[in-house]
Amino acid sequence: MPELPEVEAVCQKLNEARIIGKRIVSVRFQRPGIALPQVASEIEAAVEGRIVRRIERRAKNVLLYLSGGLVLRVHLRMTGNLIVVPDVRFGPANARASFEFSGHQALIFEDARALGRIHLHTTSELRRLLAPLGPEPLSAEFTFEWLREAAAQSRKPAKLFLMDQNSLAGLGNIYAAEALFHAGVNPAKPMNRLREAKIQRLHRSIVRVLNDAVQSACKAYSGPAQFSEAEVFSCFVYDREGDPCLVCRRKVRRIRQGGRSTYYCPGCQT
DNA sequence: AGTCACCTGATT
DNA sequence: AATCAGGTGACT
Repeated sequence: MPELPEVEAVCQKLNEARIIGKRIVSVRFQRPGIALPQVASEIEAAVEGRIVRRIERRAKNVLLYLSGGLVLRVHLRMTGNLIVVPDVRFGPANARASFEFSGHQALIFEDARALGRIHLHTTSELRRLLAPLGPEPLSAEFTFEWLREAAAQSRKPAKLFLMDQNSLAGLGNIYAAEALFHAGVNPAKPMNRLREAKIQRLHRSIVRVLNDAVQSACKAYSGPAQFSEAEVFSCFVYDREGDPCLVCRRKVRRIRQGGRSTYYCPGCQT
């Protein structure tokens, strides 16, 4: 379930798996199509023998920096995941690509729907590719002042603005809807018609929702679940069509925006 | 701005 | 059988 918080949790999990400094001895794309428009066999050949230097997230991309100035860019799309397994021969059924270290340990890209993508770039290509992305909402760059300026220049409906990776990077359908709910912003409202006070609330809601969700996602991913239900991120509007708003009891509505479902409370979001 | 295509699995 | 799904890119 990969929006920014889940991708962040995957990256943290990989960093805890201590694969930094290891050499990738063998690469296999069980599903070559996930490299398109690149050629899977060429990625296999180019990556073999390289060392994993660094793992980072940018927007919803997982970036694996390798020795020799190359970077694997993994996009999980809807159902992708990256895991480290002790033995590549016992990987999951959904394995779409495997990066094997010495001793059979491996980094596995698993993806039920196979919509995810893995590409290989030079660092300069990567810079060019990521350049259009908006700021990271959990970085110092994302200030109220920045959001006020960006909002003034966009007539997009608020929900579509939040989901546009080139406006702000990392929000998806769930957390965009949740942030709008907590800010009391109607998802259809054009950004440039929001009052300053709403932009202030929206800015704070985005940061709070994402921070909470990162916390939950990291806990959910880490080991046997010894966390309480209360710690798990729970949605106020997403996937709650027809149910009473947890604040005002009016029925949560579902509308369609940009081909996707948007959930919101008509009482709280004006 | 909207629609479709990419895939598979879960749900109605 | 039909519809839905947390994403994105390529169309119109």
